[in-house]
Amino acid sequence: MPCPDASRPTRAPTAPVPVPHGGRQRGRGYIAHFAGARPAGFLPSGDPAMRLSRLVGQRTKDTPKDAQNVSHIYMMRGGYVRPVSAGIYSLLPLGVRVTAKIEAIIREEMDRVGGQEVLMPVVLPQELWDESGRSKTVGPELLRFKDRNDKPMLLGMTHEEAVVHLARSEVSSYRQMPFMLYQIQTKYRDEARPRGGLIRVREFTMKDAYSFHADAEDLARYYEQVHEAYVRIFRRVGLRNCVSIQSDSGMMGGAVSHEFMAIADCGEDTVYLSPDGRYKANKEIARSGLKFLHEAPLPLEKVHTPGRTAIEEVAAFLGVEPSRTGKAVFYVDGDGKLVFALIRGDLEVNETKLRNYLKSRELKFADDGAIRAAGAVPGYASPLGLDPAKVRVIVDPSAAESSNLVVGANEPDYHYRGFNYGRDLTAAEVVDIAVVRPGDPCPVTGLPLEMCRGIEVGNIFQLGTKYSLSMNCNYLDANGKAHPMVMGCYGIGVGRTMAAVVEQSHDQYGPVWPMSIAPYHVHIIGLNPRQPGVAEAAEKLYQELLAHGVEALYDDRGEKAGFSFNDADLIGVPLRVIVSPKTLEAQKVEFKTRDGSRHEMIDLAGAGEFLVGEVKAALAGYR
RNA sequence: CGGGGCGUGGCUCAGCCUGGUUUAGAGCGCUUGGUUCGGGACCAAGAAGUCGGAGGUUCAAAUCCUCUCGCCCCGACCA
Repeated sequence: MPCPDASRPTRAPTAPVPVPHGGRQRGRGYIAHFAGARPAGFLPSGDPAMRLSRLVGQRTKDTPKDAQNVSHIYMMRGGYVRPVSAGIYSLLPLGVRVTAKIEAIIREEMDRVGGQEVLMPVVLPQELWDESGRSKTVGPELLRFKDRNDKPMLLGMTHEEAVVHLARSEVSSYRQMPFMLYQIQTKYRDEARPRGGLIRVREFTMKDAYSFHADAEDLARYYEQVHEAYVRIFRRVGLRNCVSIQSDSGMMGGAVSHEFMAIADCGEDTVYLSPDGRYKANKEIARSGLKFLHEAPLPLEKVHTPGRTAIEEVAAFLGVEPSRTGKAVFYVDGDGKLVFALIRGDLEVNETKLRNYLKSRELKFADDGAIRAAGAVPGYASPLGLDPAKVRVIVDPSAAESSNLVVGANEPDYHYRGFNYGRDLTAAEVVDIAVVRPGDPCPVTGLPLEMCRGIEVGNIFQLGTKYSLSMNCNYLDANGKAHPMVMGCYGIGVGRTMAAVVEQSHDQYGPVWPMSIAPYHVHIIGLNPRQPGVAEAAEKLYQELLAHGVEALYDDRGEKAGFSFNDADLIGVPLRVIVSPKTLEAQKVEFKTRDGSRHEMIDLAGAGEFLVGEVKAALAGYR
């Protein structure tokens, strides 16, 4: 078809056939481009593809200064997202297409394990959170406000209360159990510090699911099914390196929980992995299989250590390794009570472990005044001679099971040699509170643990009856007796998942999308479209792909080759076709994969069919 | 919340230390015309900024001072 206006070859040469609204996919419909006059008040839709000349969302050559990590840089530069405020982003058309595909995969897998999609409000009355008690326990990350009638409201950061509100009024019989409800909804958390681009934001889209069971056994069974669904989801969205690890269930309550971690350097979490994959744990709860030195106990002996307070100084002064000493660390818990922690000198206290053991929300280093008040001497504090009424003593196994340690003497400038737990101190709680170090032996396999960083893209919890008890969410059993429903909850961060995929799949030019969530399947570039035949051939291929349901992005701008190629790299569509005078001369088009694995000339005549086949084959790999 | 950094056209930045040759610049992007045309071309002409905001010092403030707001990074917190 001839170009209608030869002086403006970069305009799309043909108008699409307007298609009325209808047949919209669940969730979101796309509005197609316009390349010509359209009837007033009429938005054509139904075209799954796009001409690049019409696409809103400019690529940029410069890296925005606020972008630090790879995913953030490419999502900004590629025209996927734009910042609005700290930790708050708009999604541009490309970003919407990617997240919509991630959501579609999540829906399929949630439906597959019997989930029923619902949609709960973002704005919730505070009274619901008063019922569960969380309006008191959750801090300022919960955004609260009042409506015009002065009624306290809040923005949902998670929806346990809302879903329980739903469940307790809709379901009352054991015959209706179990069931699972899920939604894909905006969440708001007023983070103290949003960071990492799309990794930690204040407003985000999350799939959150809640299952309800008659008993814990049923929950445990179902939990395994959801775990499998999660493994499928993260494989299907194209995360190559995503592990499920044991995690700290923290303040969510409940016993069993897993986090799904996309391994990436910019991740906020530290993960320990056994090389054979048999042990995987978050740093917050990771254990090590360290062996401790047992010897014949030596007598307790006071030694002069003038001015030596730090472990390194004491050890050097006495000519022993730091691992032959005991380190004293004082904390103050949330109730202001003093806690004394004793750990082997070369190890650190894991405050999350300690906090969990103490069931204390807060834990701070004690200042010298508080230490003295308990009868201890800062710098020379000792497990010996502490007043049990004033301080709670926690001993890590590394200190409890090691023989003949050097510890403080509770007297300025003096330490003890030959401290042995069980002989010199008995009345203490022995609990693992140690930070694991990379290379420490795995508690399961004994192999050296590897440490890496992970992005938490999903988590699953066996919640139990925490919310059903407090919010009175019961069912009647066969005998007409009421029981609290036993709950599980399951989250996935959609935007985080998109960012994590980019972190794991990119090169120096831009993202390399997996076919399953790529914004488009095929990127067609018409080079020198003013030359005879090029625009026509590219347009024909474009229409042919559309007719076969392939989502094609058509670069019809007639930009210089390098410019177009760089844009294509930055967008990251997995398959690329180049139509140019050169290729047409040989009745060919050029085919290239974004990952660089393939690059070949294919016949123009069969190009459409070829590409349809390639897309189908690639998609099949993500089913 | 503690520490650090940064706010100058849509984007990246220079100018600030040492106030006045600055009617506030450059590159990218954008508009118009022309030449180019396979890895971010070139020429010419243009549009676009109350220099984050308020107050102060001064004959004179993007520049110095005070306050304030916003954004980014490290930490704390959170998941």
